[in-house]
Amino acid sequence: MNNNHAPKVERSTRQRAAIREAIEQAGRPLLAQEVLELAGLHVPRLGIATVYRNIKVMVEEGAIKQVLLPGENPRFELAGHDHHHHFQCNACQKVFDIHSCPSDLGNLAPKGFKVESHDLTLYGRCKDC
Amino acid sequence: MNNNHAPKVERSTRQRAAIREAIEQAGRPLLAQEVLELAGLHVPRLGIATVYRNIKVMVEEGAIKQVLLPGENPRFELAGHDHHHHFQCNACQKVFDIHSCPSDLGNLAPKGFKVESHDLTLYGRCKDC
DNA sequence: ATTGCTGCAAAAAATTTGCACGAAA
DNA sequence: TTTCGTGCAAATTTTTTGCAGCAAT
Repeated sequence: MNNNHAPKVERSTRQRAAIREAIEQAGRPLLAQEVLELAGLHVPRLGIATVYRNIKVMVEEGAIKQVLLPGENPRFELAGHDHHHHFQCNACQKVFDIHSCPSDLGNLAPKGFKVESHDLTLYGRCKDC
Repeated sequence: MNNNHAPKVERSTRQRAAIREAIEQAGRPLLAQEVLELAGLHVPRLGIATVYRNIKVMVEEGAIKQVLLPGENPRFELAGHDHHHHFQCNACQKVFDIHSCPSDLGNLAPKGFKVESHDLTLYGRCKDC
């Protein structure tokens, strides 16, 4: 018998390219809404559902990474950066990467708790505000 | 003329008491849904809208504090704890307070960025999992 | 010619709000 | 009795899903 389930091949569409480029060129994590606005400049009638569907595929591929900040909707940035954290400006709300990391976090938790990972967000004024 | 706008007085209702007690007795930050379930044990037909409305009032009074973790719905805990952080268990998803804090975070941000505050979440196994 | 991809609208999930009635003061 | 608080349902907001037609292969 032939179990040749053709491995699903991705097609290259204008919307997919525009969405990828928006995220690539932003240089900072973008909200789905921001991706729509930026990619929409190049693809009239681009729908938010298409943005979400493509973002999901790109996350699964490992091309982009979801950036979750406390109380914020998810943002998305290019993967490939190594372990890092984020800074959110209290004035413009934009989020920037921080490429350093405090080290001694494993011993902050009480006895019996095992720390496996961590997540740090800094807040303040970005260099433009 | 008399500008005596009577300062709005809060009434004490069964639902308000039950909601306050649920949060007081939990000992850890609770989701709105968890507050509903716990307080609902003492107040049949308690509605989720009442939970949200009372939570909002209690936050404005300063009685409780909103706890926001990345990618999670808001939780609520008693105020009065001083600056602290949180630990979320990767197994049971529950959130616990961490009463220690790394110090040297002010200099992690790039030049031109001023750090005013921070938010840290640790992940791992809680002592029961 | 297939069949994945898209736009649009409807569905979900979490939270907020409008309204009429019940209850605290 | 006055008016705040509650329950219920409808509205919002963000994200997901169903579906018919378009387009990439």
